[in-house]
Amino acid sequence: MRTTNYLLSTQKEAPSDAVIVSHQLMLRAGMIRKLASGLYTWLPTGLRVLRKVENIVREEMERAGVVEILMPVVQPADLWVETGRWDKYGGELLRVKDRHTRDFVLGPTHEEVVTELVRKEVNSYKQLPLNLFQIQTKFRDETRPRFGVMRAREFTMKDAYSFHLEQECLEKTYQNMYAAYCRIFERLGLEYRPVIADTGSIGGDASHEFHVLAQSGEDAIVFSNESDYAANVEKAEALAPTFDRPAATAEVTTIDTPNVHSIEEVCAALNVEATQVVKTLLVEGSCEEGETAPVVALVLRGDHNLNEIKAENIEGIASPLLFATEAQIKAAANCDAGSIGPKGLTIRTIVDRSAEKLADFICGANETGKHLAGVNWDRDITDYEVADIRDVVEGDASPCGQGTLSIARGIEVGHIFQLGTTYSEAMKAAVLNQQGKNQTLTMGCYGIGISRIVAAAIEQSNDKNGIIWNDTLAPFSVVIVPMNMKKSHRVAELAEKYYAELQAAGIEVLLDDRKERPGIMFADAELIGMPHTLVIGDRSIDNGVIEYKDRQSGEKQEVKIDEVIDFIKAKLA
RNA sequence: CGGUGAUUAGCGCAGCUUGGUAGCGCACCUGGUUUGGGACCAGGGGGUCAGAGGUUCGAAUCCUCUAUCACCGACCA
Repeated sequence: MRTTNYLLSTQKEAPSDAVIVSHQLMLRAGMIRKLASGLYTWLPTGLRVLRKVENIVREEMERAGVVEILMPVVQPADLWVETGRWDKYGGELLRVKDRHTRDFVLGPTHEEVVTELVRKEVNSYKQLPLNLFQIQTKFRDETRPRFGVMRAREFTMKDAYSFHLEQECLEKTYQNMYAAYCRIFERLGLEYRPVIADTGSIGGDASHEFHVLAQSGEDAIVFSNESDYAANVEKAEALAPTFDRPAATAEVTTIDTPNVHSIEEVCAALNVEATQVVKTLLVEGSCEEGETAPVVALVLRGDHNLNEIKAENIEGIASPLLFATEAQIKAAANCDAGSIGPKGLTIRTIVDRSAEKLADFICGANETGKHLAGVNWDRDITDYEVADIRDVVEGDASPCGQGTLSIARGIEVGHIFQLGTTYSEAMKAAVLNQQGKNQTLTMGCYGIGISRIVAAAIEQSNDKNGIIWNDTLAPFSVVIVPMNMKKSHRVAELAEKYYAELQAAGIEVLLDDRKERPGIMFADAELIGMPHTLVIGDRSIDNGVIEYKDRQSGEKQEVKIDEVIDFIKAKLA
């Protein structure tokens, strides 16, 4: 490709609303342009990278025995009604009507469509197992699209769905896909971790997420320092402390704490550590439609955070989690939110395992502006349940029983599920088994965020000059930067010669044939992240060499004019 | 969906407090001088100041509403 035929579109400054580095660089390097919130056009440079990711994912899927299909974006509502998701999915599902006012959705995922396909096409256990994938556009009407293509409303995803007669077979395929995902992320050159995940709204039994490690990641993931245990913080169990609760020594006293609301304020006012304070959060309980929701108290140690997923999973608590309104708090505790405590509460009370080990602790008095000290479980509060409802913290014992946990941030780029029969049952997808009887299919599903990977890779590899691509993902492998080729025949001739020879060798090469000053060409090559640059100028031709620059290491070296093509081939090997 | 803030040329911004008919840098076009790290000189094009309404002799500026966008919280590849 010649730059003069290409749409380079680099910019010095990024729009002020781009807050993470990958978003800024994708805009500055001319990879994407925003059309509307969460909707992006892929410019040539971005598309070339996107296709690289796609191709690697496709190759590895095929190697793993998964078969490519392509399903429609627009899906009839009937199928979603059949699985119940027409009602359950909520605002993220974009619903549209056709000219006959029939309901359709823009597919946020394809379980319904693929199950519909398989229940029609597959009739016998002999056709199983079957694993189908597609690489296709998804639409999710996110409440808050952000970070460019990292969380867009329209995005490219690889989704695969497997069908089995038995759970055992599903587990085999699941392991196979797990391994394929590891190969994919290794080939992409990303630093990643598979972690145990919550199954969330898609449902099912077992699940792993694949995270690219990055400071800007939206998820917290935890690892054991002594085993290969790794999990999303949503899912990581906080084990019960192994020690016995100390005996009560203090009497309950009431302390005036005017204008004290948060735990930090309590600690500052009373000069105590957050670990000696208990915080009480009121949330809505679940209820039948039309009934008034009960209120449930969740009690945590002052330095711990509520894990909303764990809370939602407790029987009798509303899912999704809803915090109590001011009026509900007033009714249940007769005070402001800053002064709630478990002593004297008449509502259902669930205490975190760590909070339950405290003695002589401090908590709200259920009277605005007052706290209690010297409070003890069982002596002062008798009716409560104990559960794991907090986020694990750095240094907690690992749930696997080996080592302690540390925490890192990650970008979720892949997610695999064992779905079981959730969808196949709802949609009556069954085959005849060996006994000639109908048997409901068991399913797995496996996603990779293709467009998100592009952003995640940049997030993991950039410097002050721009993106740093590895050879696998780079939009071009080599860029030829001629010095003053409009004036120097020698330079122009050599640049054209290398351009032709590299192309003939099947190497993706960009010839920067613009009438620009060298500084601009260098800056653009670095911004776009070209891994290999050949600088051709009269000065070095006189010495029988041209200059080569490596983006990753920043090193320059001189290469003899006749050896350039072999040199580049060796670099790319 | 809640909270906060923004919207002036393709991008980054100033002007608004104190109303007088729009400006700077980058980018773009023309000519010239330059050419090994984002050049310089001269000239030029481009904005119904997000939209609608109001106040006023006069509104980018003051008031009201609407829209869009972003950021902070709950959902997901």
